[in-house]
Amino acid sequence: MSNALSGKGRISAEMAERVRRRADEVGFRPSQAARALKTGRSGILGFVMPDLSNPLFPKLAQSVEIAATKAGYGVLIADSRGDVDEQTAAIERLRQRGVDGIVIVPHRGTRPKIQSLPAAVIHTPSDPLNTVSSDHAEGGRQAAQALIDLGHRDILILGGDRASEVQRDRIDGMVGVLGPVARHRTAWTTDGFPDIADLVAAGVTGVLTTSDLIALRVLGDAYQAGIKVPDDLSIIGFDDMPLATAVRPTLSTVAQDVGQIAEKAVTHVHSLINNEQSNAGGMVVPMTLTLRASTAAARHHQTGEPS
Amino acid sequence: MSNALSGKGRISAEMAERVRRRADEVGFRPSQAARALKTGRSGILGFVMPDLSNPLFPKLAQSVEIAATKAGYGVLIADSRGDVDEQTAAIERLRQRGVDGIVIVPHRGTRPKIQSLPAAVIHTPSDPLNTVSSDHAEGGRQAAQALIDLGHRDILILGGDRASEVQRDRIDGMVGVLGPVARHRTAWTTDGFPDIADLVAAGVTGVLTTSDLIALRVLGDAYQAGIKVPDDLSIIGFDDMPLATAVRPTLSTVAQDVGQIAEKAVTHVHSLINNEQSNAGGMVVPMTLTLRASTAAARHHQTGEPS
DNA sequence: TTGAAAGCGATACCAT
DNA sequence: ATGGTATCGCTTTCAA
Repeated sequence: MSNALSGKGRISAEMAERVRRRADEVGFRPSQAARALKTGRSGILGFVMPDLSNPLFPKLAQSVEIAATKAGYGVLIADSRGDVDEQTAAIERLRQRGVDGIVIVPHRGTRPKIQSLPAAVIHTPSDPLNTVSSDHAEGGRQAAQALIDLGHRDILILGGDRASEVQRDRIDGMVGVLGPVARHRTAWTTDGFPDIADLVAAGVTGVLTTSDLIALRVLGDAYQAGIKVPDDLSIIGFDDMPLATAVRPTLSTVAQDVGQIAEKAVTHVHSLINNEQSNAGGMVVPMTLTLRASTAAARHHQTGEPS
Repeated sequence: MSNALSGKGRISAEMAERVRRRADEVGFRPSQAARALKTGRSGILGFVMPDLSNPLFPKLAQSVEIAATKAGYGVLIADSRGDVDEQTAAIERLRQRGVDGIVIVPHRGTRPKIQSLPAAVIHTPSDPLNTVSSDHAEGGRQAAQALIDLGHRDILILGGDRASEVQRDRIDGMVGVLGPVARHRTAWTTDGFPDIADLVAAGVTGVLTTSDLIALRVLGDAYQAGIKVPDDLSIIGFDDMPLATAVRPTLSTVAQDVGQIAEKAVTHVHSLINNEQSNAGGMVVPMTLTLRASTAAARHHQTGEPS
């Protein structure tokens, strides 16, 4: 039988070679469909995410695809377009298509029902369902500590969406560091953008955002108000989106190691599929702060007490 | 005979209903694998693109997924990561996985071998293999005409990659409009970024780029050189990336109708799969110019002759 | 070690 | 209109 050419089974080297050559001659293409039917494995993983057009996800999707390909899987994408019902529907569609497992980035504030499908959840350590994710709180701490080290003592924290657990964790990390040593306030862009000029006039010298897109907006507002970055105001973003190095000044940012996250997620699902021990219960991947031109030492360095 | 519930075949309404109810009871899930084996159709489309992390593609991938889902297909992604060999390999992997057809955005300067697989090529009208795409030259014309209408007569065209046919077509469109009526020069960022301050000093009042990312960079350079946008310099980008509305001033840009492109591409592949007449031989989708805050009337409006 | 044959679960055709 | 059954192409088990 020609399947012995697939490596396993007991077969003579000679026979194997003969079969292999003949297969090449005829241009033999094993049918995935038939294999899937017989083995009950499609060799396909689903990747569910809230919104591919959000600049955060493409790199992750790309990494998942790379990791999956390396592990011998194909990747079926399912974009839930920010809609929770669509997320449920997407998972169901993937199941119907017979995926062997899924990698999912849950819609903010959501606990998707996976129902006995091997799955890896990429979210945030504070989510009990989390399989693997960046240490968002630690990332927030790094960003905050960087501003502290540069002498900033009056800082604006700017989040994009209160409902996002990832963003809340980042901000919790920031607040944890700033709390004892610096004045700080938190605002959410869903409540409207705060007036940067006013804040700077009131003494703010640093802005921590939960996204490069928000940081870019702050940069622009500062520019229009005649505030110099980084001289008068330091800004740090998150996720190292492509725009971070395209904008002037280049943006300091805290990046996720999406490659590692994707790798671990795929490995985990793969283990689940094969009923192996999943050594992975809430793996945490460190984030990396990259200081670029949008941050500098605070102009009026306060060496004294926190206010 | 449960398949008669799938709609076709001759069956009594009563029987159909009975089967349907029983199917629900048992929680019947048709096996895609078995169906695929029998019908020779996987119900899956492949989507091959050069680089998902390029901000241009996510929206397109998203649109393709939406269009495919609507047409009853799943989408298997294959990112060729800017590598031509990887592109070939990716297509081959998709074929092995038994996709019914593919939608492909070819790597710049490449004519991928599809080999008897139903396919839609999304590229540019100047590519003879093109199935559907934006009218990039017309987009370039729109951008150029907008600056002309605003009184600009000395314009810098800034491309990102000479090897990209899409970018060349956009620039050809720009040059076609500017040629007779304005002074203009073309530069490529692969040769290094031109010094915006020098150019403005030399009389340039407008910059046309082939990408929002490049436009963002120009905006930043101008800012650092103390050049006011749009007062001293107008800038227009391409593709309406998320950053376009996040930056200040917001970026004027020429957008693709990715939804329509994806829709047509999927429809075309679907027709090919069913051996229907493909009415689509080089469909062209118009682009849309959106004027935002990065463009304004030229300060020194030259009403005279082109130079 | 090799050959033969039984199924995986749908679909479609053919008798009834 | 309905029930029965051969078949898609591969994997796996069993016999030789």
